[in-house]
Amino acid sequence: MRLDPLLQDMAAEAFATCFNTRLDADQFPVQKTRSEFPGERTIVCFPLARYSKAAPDATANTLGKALVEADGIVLGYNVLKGFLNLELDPKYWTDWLLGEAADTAYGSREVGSAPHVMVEYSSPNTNKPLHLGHLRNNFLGHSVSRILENRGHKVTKVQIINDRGIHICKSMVAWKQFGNGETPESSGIKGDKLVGKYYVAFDQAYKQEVASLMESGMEKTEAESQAPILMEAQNTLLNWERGDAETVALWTTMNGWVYQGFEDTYQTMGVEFDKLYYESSTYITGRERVLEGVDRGVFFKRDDGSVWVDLTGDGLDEKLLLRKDGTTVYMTQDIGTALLRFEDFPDLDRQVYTVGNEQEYHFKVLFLVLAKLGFSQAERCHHLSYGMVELPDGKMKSREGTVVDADDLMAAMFDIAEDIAKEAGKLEGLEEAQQKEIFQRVGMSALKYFLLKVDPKKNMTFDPKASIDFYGNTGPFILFNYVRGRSVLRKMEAEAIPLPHSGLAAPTEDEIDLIGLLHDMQEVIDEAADTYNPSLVANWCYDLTKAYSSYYQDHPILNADSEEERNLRLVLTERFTRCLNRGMHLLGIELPERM
RNA sequence: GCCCCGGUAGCUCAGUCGGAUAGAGCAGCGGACUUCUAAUCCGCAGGUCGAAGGUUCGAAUCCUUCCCGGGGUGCCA
Repeated sequence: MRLDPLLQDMAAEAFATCFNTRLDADQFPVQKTRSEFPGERTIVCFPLARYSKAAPDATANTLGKALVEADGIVLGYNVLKGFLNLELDPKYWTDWLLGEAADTAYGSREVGSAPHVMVEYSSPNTNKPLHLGHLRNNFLGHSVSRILENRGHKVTKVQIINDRGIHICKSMVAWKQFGNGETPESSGIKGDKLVGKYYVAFDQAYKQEVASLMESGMEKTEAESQAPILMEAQNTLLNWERGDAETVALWTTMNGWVYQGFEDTYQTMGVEFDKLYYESSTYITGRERVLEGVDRGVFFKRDDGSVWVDLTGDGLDEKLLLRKDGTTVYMTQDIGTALLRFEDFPDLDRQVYTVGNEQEYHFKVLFLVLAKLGFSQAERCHHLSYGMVELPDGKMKSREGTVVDADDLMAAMFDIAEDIAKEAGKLEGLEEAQQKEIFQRVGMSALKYFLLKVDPKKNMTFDPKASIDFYGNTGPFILFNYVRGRSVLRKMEAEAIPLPHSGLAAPTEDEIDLIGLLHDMQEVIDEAADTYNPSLVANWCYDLTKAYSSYYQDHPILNADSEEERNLRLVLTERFTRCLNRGMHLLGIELPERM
């Protein structure tokens, strides 16, 4: 039994004996004791006073005495006002270290012991390279996937590729007009960057055409719709929808360039997908299912032919599902995609969508629609909503060239890691490939931790000038202390010292703090799974690391004064590195052995 | 207009299912490397928790109103 429920049970028992009143165990508020008082757990006795019919501090004293006499894990107590601080038997902590914490599976559950969940993330448009906002999305989605998997869920990671529509046609038209057959191979430009370049080229040409049309006397709105290059793009879209061979061929080619470019970026980011869905195929399913829904009376058709869903009974509005010309909207496509996924994976219990918070309304509607179509999974579906990554002076704007490119940023992080490592000079003697691997892990840890430590729902600020730090509350700080711990354990093995299984010294106050943090891991990662919130894991990793760092600084481990102390410190170090490894893995961060 | 989210130290963020004197990092100042990795540690300084009311033994946390910022709001995605 975990500590807090155990103490609650003991308290309920003792309270019944002392005051002749039996309360439920969860009526005893247990919290961590503030560090300035002796003890590890505190029972807040103010709310108990009305049942004990005694003052809070008197109640606390009576209860504390009874808990000590109960001959359990409580050795002593102290009372301040209504706060009953319990001083636990140090043996409780060493037993825990050698018990639950010794299990290498501590903190995880068997995969498949919880239902199958699908997590969608990334899902970028195919007209622009990935930027900082996508990094937050990908890291979040990937981390949540791992957190759910750790919780025992079977997890399928997917993304929807928005490969259809006017945006890719614009790039196609511009490439045909200005590209001279340029390819990623011929130019050495990454595929997504190349297509993005023509998307920009389209926009520039379009603006010029609009301007010259207006100079020759045309109204602005007319010029904007009559510009030849835009009409060409619209024509391309029509050709694509008709299945015109040449258009489809170019579309396939250019989308292929983009995907290859994205794939390279995903590889660097360390994220992956189990299955891809393509909007170009799911929107048709969506239209079919919406029309079926009309037949079943779930949706209704207006006189003009448009199809709607009535959500006024759910406190929302009426929402358009098909335009009057029969074409699909975003919602139609998402309905189709969702239904396809439930068909592809009949055991799927829910879907989690990692999408920015500007689409909260959209997902509220989507889940209601799925419920109306008879999918009971809908009530467990979750929109993993996250805030924007903003620059100090506001949003990233592609027109103003303030977009922070994902590839550039990652490369910059690797460079910084390399500079710092070379200055420290601790990697000399390692092969170049090994060094490079370390630079990448350290740089990536800085970036991932920076983006994941903030509560997903909050907007966050990224200052390109201040850059991302490698000191203080950062990924590299956590890695550094992991490396220090591992270094000790390597030396332990080199000296043929076995990892102790008994004979631990009684832990001191700072050691109990450290054990307490290790003990917290279970609750933290459970809550992170329940709330789809990696920032809880990130902050726990930091708290744990900070405690270890401070401890490491002034406690010799292998050269401890006594064998019992050395045993305890070695076990602590082993548990620290292993638990930290689990936490960081859940964030998608890989730990180096040296740095 | 209505709905959702945020507002905590100069800056970036924790803490928010009510509990003790609100915590970290960065930036500033002062210390600590003959030792298992100093990308570290220790100390100092820094706060009307957006504002005002209310509930409570107790409010950054719950309720009401207001202010500021962001987002959304039937044929963009």
